[in-house]
Parts: sequence; C-alpha cells; structure tokens
Amino acid sequence: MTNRRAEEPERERVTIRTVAAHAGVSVTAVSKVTRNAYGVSEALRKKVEDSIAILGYRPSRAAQGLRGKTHTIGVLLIDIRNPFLPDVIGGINDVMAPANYRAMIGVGESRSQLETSLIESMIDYKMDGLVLVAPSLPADVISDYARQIPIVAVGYHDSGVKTFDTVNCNDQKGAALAVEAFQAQGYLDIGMLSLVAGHAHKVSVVRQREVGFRKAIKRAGLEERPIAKIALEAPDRENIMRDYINNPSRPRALFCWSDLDAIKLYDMATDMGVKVPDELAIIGYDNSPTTALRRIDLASIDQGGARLGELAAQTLLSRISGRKDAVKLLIEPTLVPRNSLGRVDAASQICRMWESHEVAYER
Amino acid sequence: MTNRRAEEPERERVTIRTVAAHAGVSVTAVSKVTRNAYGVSEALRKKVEDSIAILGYRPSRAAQGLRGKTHTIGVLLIDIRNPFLPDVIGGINDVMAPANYRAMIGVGESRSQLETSLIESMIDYKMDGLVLVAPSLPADVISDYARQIPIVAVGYHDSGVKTFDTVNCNDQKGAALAVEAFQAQGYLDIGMLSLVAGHAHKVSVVRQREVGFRKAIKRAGLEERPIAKIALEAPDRENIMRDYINNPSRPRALFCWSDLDAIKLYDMATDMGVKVPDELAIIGYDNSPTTALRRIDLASIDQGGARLGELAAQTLLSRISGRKDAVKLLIEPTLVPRNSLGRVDAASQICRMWESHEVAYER
DNA sequence: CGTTATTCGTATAACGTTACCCATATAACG
DNA sequence: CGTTATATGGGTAACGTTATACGAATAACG
Repeated sequence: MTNRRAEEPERERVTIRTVAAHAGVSVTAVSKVTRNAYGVSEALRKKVEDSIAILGYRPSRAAQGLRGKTHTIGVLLIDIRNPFLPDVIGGINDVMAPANYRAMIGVGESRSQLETSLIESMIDYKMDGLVLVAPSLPADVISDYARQIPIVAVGYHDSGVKTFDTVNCNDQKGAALAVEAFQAQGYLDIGMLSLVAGHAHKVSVVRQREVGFRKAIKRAGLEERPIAKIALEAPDRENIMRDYINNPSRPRALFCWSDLDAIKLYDMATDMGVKVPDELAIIGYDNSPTTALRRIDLASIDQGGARLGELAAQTLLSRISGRKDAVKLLIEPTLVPRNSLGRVDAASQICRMWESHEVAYER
Repeated sequence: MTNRRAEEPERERVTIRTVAAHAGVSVTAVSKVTRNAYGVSEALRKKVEDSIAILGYRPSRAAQGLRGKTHTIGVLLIDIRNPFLPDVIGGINDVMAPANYRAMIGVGESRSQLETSLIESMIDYKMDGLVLVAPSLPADVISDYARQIPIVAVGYHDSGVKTFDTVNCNDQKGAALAVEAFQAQGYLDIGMLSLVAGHAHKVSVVRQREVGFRKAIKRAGLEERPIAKIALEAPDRENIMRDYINNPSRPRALFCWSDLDAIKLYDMATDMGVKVPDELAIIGYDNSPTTALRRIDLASIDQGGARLGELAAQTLLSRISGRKDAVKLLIEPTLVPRNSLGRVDAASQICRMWESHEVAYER
C-alpha cells in the first residue's frame, strides 16, 4: 500500500496517513493528538507534533466535516452596506480567532432566497455553528435550521423561541432615548422615519424601534403622529424624501430607523436649503463613522456593534460545547448627541440618565 | 440494511441513499442526475428529481468536497471597512449566483497570519476557487496556493506571475487622472498622501498609484514633491494629519490614496478652519458613497468596483472549468469631479478626455 | 444474422477524517 | 500471586459523496 504511494512521481497531498508513517505511529494516534483527545503520552505527542510541523500537515476540513468538528462558523449578513456590520464582524473575530475558530461570511443581499441557500450551504459544509445577523426569516424556519446546527441570531427580538439564542441591543429603548432627547430640547412634534413592512417583520429591529417610539411618545404625552415609511428598494425614494421634507405639516424633529436613511435625508435637506437642526432636527441609528464627521455631525443611537458581535460569538461557542437551554441577551444602547439634535448640552444629560448597563453573560 | 434504518425512531438525515431508495434507483443514478452527468434518460431524471423535491434532499458539501466540486468559492478581504469592497462583492455575487455558485467571505483584518489561515481553511474545505481582494501576501506564496486551488487576485499588479489570474483597475492612470485634473485647474504644487510601506508592497494598488503620480507629475513638468506617508495603524494619526495641514509649505492640491483618508483629512481641515477647496483642494480614491454627499462633495477616482467583481468572478469560473493560461485584465478608472477639486467645469473636460474603455474579456 | 456502437443503469472503490472498541503493558490492590 | 484498574496505543468501520469500470439492452450496420 505505502509502496505504491512511494512510486508516484508528483508529491501527493500530505494526509493524516503521511504523518502517521513519518512519525512511525498509527493513524489514530495522530488524530488523537490533533484533537487533543485522551490517551496520548508526552513522548507520542512530541513525535507527532514534530512530524506535523515538518510535513506542514493540515487536516482536511472537508473530511473533518464528514465525521467531526470543522472549527469554522458561518456568519450571515443581510447586506454589506449597512454601516454597523463591520463592528459586529470585528467583535465576532475578536472572540473566534483566539478560540481557534474561523468565521466565514455569507451575504444574503436582503433576498430570502439567497439567505436560505447560504444557510443551507453552511449546514452542508458541516460548520460548527451559525451567527445570523438581522435575519429576515420567520422564527419557525430558523428553528428548523437550529435543529441541525447551533444558531445565535443577532438583531432578532423573539424571546419565545427556545431552539436558538438571541443577542440584541434594546431597540425599544434606543427609540425612547431619541424621543426623550428631543423632548428635553423642547420639541413637541416628533416623528419617525421607518421602513415599509416586507423589509421588516414583527421581531426585526426596525419594528422594535417603532414600538419603542410609540410607547415613548405616549409616555411623554406628546402628539402621536403616524410613522412615515419608505420601501428600501423604491425607485422614487429620493422624491418621496423630498416631498416629505417639503410637507409643511411634517414634524420638526425626526427619529430615523438607520443612519443609512438619516444621512440621505440630511443630505437632501441640505440640498433643498432646509437647515439642520434649526428647521429639522434629526437623530439617526447606528452611530456610523460618517455621522461623526464635522460637516455632518449627526446625532445617532449607538448599539455597541462590537459588543454584540463578541457576545454572539461567546454565546455560540457555549452552545457548540453543549449548552441546551436558550440564552437571550440584551445590551443597552446609548445616545451620541451631536449638532443635528439641537442644543448638545441638554442632550448629554439624557445620555447620562440612561446609563448603559450590560446584561451579564451567563455560563 | 435499510430495515435497520426504518426501525430508528428519529428522522435521520436524508442522504443520496435515501433518495435512491425512494426513487427505486441506484445511488449512482441520483449522483448522475444532481451533477447532470452523461447517461441518464428523461424518465430516470424525472423520477429522481421528484424524489429529491419530495424529500428535500441537499447534497452534503463536506462529502462532495472529499470527492468532487463544492460549488462554492471563497473571497478574501483585507478588512471590511474599506468602502469599495461592497461593490466588488456585489459584482462577484451577481455573476456567481446565476452560475449556481455561492461565495463565502473571509476577513483578513490586514493580518497576514489570519490571511493565510483563512486561505488554508478555504482550501481545506475544498472550495472550487478563490478571489483574493488586495492581498498583502507575496507573489510566491500566492503562487504556492494557486497550485492547490484556482485563484484570481483583484488589486494585485503582477503581470509576471503565470500561476494565477489578476483583475485590476489601472491605478497608475487613476493617479494620472487626478494630477491632470489638478493641473487643468491651474495648480502647480500638487502633492500626494499615501501609506507607509508594510501596508503596501510593490505590487499593491497603493504603490501603483504612487508610481502613476510621480510619472504624471514628471510628464506635466511640475515640481516633484516627496509623497507624504502615514501608517494605517499609527496611534497619532490625527496629529500627523493636523501637522501636515498646518505646514505652510504643504501643497495646495492633494491627491489621496483612498477616500478613507481623504474624508478624514477633509474633515480635519474643516475642523481647523482650512477651507476646501480654496485653501486645500483634494481628490480621493474609490468614489465611496460618503464623497457624494452634498456637505462633503469630494472629488474621487472611481475604479468601478462592481465591474472588478464581475470580471474576477468570470475569470475564476473560466479557470475552474479548466483554463490553464494566465489572464491579466485591466479596466480603466474615471474621475468623478466634485467641489473639492475646484472649478468643476474644467475638470469634467478631463473626464471626457480619458474616456473609459474596458479591456475586453478573453475566454 | 453476426458484429459493432450507443445508451442507460449499477456496483464499488476511493476521498481523509473520527469514534468506537479492543489489545497490551504496567500499576495497584487484597 | 491472582485480580482488577489504569494508562497507552492500534484496527477499523463509518460519514456521504463521486469516478471508474462494467454489464445489459437496444440500435445501427454491412
């Protein structure tokens, strides 16, 4: 058997068998060493590790997947353009890399077709676990997948489902922070700009922000205005925004579901000669890098994307190593007061009032 | 054999064998249908496809990887924050999805350690091919990997290496566009802001832009100033920029290696009361979304990221299906003239002058 | 009608791991 | 000393595909 191999002219792939032969031990021994399983002496371990180093052996993940763990997790994103995703990914990598795990990212492009296809590919690759970031899939579908692979969802507010874990930032409170900041500035007509359904299901972060907004308005005893909604892929998006800004009965203070639209709206207002914040105050969501620019200076809600990523990774690791009960984590957002809010001084008081305290990570 | 299975209470994974049994055909037959290989009648195909649909069968990519194609490619990014990456990924997906391929993304975070580790993981997963975007690895290392898996590099100017394909935007011309646009505005002191070595090797896009800048300056007979360089991870980055702006002998017109820094510099100038473009004209690189904002309005070089992604995907597919000779593609950048450049009218002439023409894609 | 292609379908050996079970040697114990 | 633990190592079926080789049936041909 080994003789036949030796006759081959081209250098073949170095497999676990090559290592075993080189070290003069059994295949099982090598496997045990790489998995650091029980029942291997120091002498054996040394021999095997030396051979591995010399030969440059790397186990085939494909073969591992057929039998055991692959030490790889999948991360599913809705789209890459959303400015808060890099932070989340950074957080995930910061936890995964030291744990000797690699993260592979799939981009769903907001199409549930592609989204399920990617999830299934990751399952079929026998990845050890999945982090779904703001998935648009219904809970029972995710639950179904969760039977086949450990899953933690980020930005998915469903405390009922026990089959997978969730890690969230308190989106209702995020909206409340915005409303109360506006209120502290003396605004009485506060509106919200959101997304039309279809791009946002009941448990999505966007809907939660709407709920939080309504509750906060009611709590404050302010006028309850209908929430403006624009479809994400509407072709005449710009026109709709323009009309909105031009509408004389529009609110003077606007809370926006995402910086993505807040910045666009701000830009459009500038273009139309509408002064921000004097004629229109805006608070966005995600505290994306652009909002911090001096020439933009847009107040925004920070969800702590990196922290979300870290927690998601830790939660996933603990589930991979056997935890069965569902974990539901919730961290608190903060308001980053900036010029678009109005007078910054008053706003920073609000910020302190809601002092962020994290839910402790258990187990 | 099958009887033992039937006794099991929990529903087991539906494998190729399950399908074969359900359809009353051989395992090989099912495999042939899924791969649409030669030698299968219409009747057989129908039977198998029906069973597949009923049972919801999906081939295990792990097992496929052990034997054949996985219909998945890997994409390696340096870091996710770079604003031109989303376009590239979009372009890749646009080509890959219809071809029934999935793209898995790995993020290297500018650490060659993590970078190689991810590449190796992708190889070990038996992915069908790799797109490396602006890799920081030396050519011989990439060449080595290319022996194990089809590779196309984007943003890697090495026309000598025959073992892998490259798809690039003409970075030298991009720099030339900037210089000539400045010149057309009447600027005589034109500078460039770049990165220190270490983050940019000889064949990197950044170095190519430097080369293009120098050549263009010389060609125009302008004063040859040293190129300013700042390390990407320097802790006192902001201070260095501030000093640069304050330096009375700094150029009046500045070409910047990336919007990432161009925007930062612009913002800082604004903060310091230095007027753009009156006291400092700027041209960035990548034409990222932020540059288009009315309150930023930063001229920038557009590399056509989506087109780069599409070409890379097509090139990779053709190599996967057997092409052996190396393909080296080059597309042309365009200048997007905006306020930071000075008088826009003159600039748009330049733009027309360099009319973008793409290199035809060759099989 | 015999010979040769062509078409369709199957049996089976890989692919590179891991998990389970067993074999041996040595130590511990009564 | 016989019996039972405890380490340490190896043999070998899986895992779910694909690729090769081959058999059988039918068609084509002179």
